[in-house]
Amino acid sequence: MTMAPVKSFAKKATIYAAGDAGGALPKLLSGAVILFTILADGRRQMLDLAGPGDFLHFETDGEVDHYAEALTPCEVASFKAAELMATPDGAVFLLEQMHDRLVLERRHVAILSQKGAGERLAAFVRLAADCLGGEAGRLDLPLTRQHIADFTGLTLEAVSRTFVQWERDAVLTKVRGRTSQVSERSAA
Amino acid sequence: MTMAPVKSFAKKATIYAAGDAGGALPKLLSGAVILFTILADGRRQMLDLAGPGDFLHFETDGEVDHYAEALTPCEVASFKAAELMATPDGAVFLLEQMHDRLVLERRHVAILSQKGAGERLAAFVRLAADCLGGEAGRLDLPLTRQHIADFTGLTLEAVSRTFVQWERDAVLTKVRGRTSQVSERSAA
DNA sequence: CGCAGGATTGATATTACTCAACCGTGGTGG
DNA sequence: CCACCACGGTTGAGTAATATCAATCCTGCG
Repeated sequence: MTMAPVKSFAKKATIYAAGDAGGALPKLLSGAVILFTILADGRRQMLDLAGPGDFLHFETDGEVDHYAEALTPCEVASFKAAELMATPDGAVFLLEQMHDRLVLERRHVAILSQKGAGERLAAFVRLAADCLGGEAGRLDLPLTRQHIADFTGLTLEAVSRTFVQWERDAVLTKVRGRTSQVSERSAA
Repeated sequence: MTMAPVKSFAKKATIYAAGDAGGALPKLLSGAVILFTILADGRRQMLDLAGPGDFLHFETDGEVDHYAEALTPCEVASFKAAELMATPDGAVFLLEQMHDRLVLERRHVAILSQKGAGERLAAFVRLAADCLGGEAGRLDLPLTRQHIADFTGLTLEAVSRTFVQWERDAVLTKVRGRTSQVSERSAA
C-alpha cells in the first residue's frame, strides 16, 4: 500500500465535518474518535466509535454526512479511494473494513433497542471495550457521561446513576481516572 | 455480471437464518424483506428493511449473524462473492451497495435515538418510504404493528396509539388496507 | 487558591410499558 | 351463503421507569 499523508489532531479537535468532500478515506492510526450527526432539535447523536485501524468513513465521492471528533490526541492517514480500489487486494481490504463497520452499526442498533437503562449501558460497555481495545476486564473510556448518553439514547443523569449503582454493587471498580475494572459477571 | 440462480419465497418465509453459511450474496429482485436478530430475552430486533435491488447481506465467508424473512412474496438471486470481487466493476458495485446499507443503518440508529414515540415513528416512516419505494406521499407498509414496534424499539400499543392519533390529526389518511396518504407536514 | 467542566444527587413530572379486554376483518369450512 | 375462527388492531387503567429541572459536589488545572 502506498504511503499516505498523516495528520495529527488534538483532543476535541474536529477531524472533519458534515458537508466536507469525501474522496480521501481517513484511517485512524492511533487514538479514539467519535462520529456523530446533529439532529433537528440540536441534540448530538453519536453514530459510531472508532479505534486504531478503523476507517472513519467510506465516502469515495460526494460529501460526508456526519462529523468526526477526536476523543484523544490521534493520528489519521488519508488514503486515496481510487488507489485502493485499483488493486484487487485493496478492494477486498476495503470491503472487509466496511463489513466490520456494518456489523458494529448493527450492534449499535441492538444496543438502542434494549429497553432498560442498565441493559443498554451494559451492551454499550461491551461494544466500547471491543472498539477501543484495552485489557480484558479493564475499561478505559475517554468519554464524558454526555457522550455515553448521546450514544445510548439516555440522559446523562441516567448514565451517571447507573454507573454509580454498578460501583455500589461492585460490578465496576474505579481504578484511576476514567479507567475501571469490570467484575466477572458484567452481563445482566 | 454472470447469471445467478433465482429462488422465490412466500410471505413469511425464512430466506436465511443466523448460522447459515455465507459465501453466496443474496440480492433481492422483488418484494420486501426484513432482517432481524433474536435478543437474549427472546425479543426480535429488526435490523434492516430491504427492497428490490438491495443485497441482504455481505458475508463473503463465515456465517450470517441474523435472520431474513419475506414480508411479501419475493425473489432472491444468489451471487458468488468470489466472482463479483474478481472484476473491478463488481468490487466497486459491491462497495457502493454496502455503503448504502451503512448509511441506512445509521439512519436507523438516529431513529432509535429519538426520545418520543412520535418522533421515532415519524423518522421510521420516512426511512420506510425510502427503502420500499412507492409514490411520493403514499405509504404502503407490508408490516404489522409488531414489526414496526420491533424496528423502532417501541411496543405495539404505543405504535398503534400514535398512528391512530395521526389519523385523528389528519396527518395520515388510510387509503386502502395498509396504504396511507401522508399529509404535507409529516415532520414534527 | 480558585476556577471551570464534569459528575452526582434529589424531587417531581411525564411517558411509555404492562396487563387485559374488546373490536374488525379476512379466510375457512360446514 | 353464512357462521365461525384466528389474527391483527384498538382501547383503557394502572404502574414503573426515565426525563426534567435544579442544586451541589468533585477534580484537574491554571
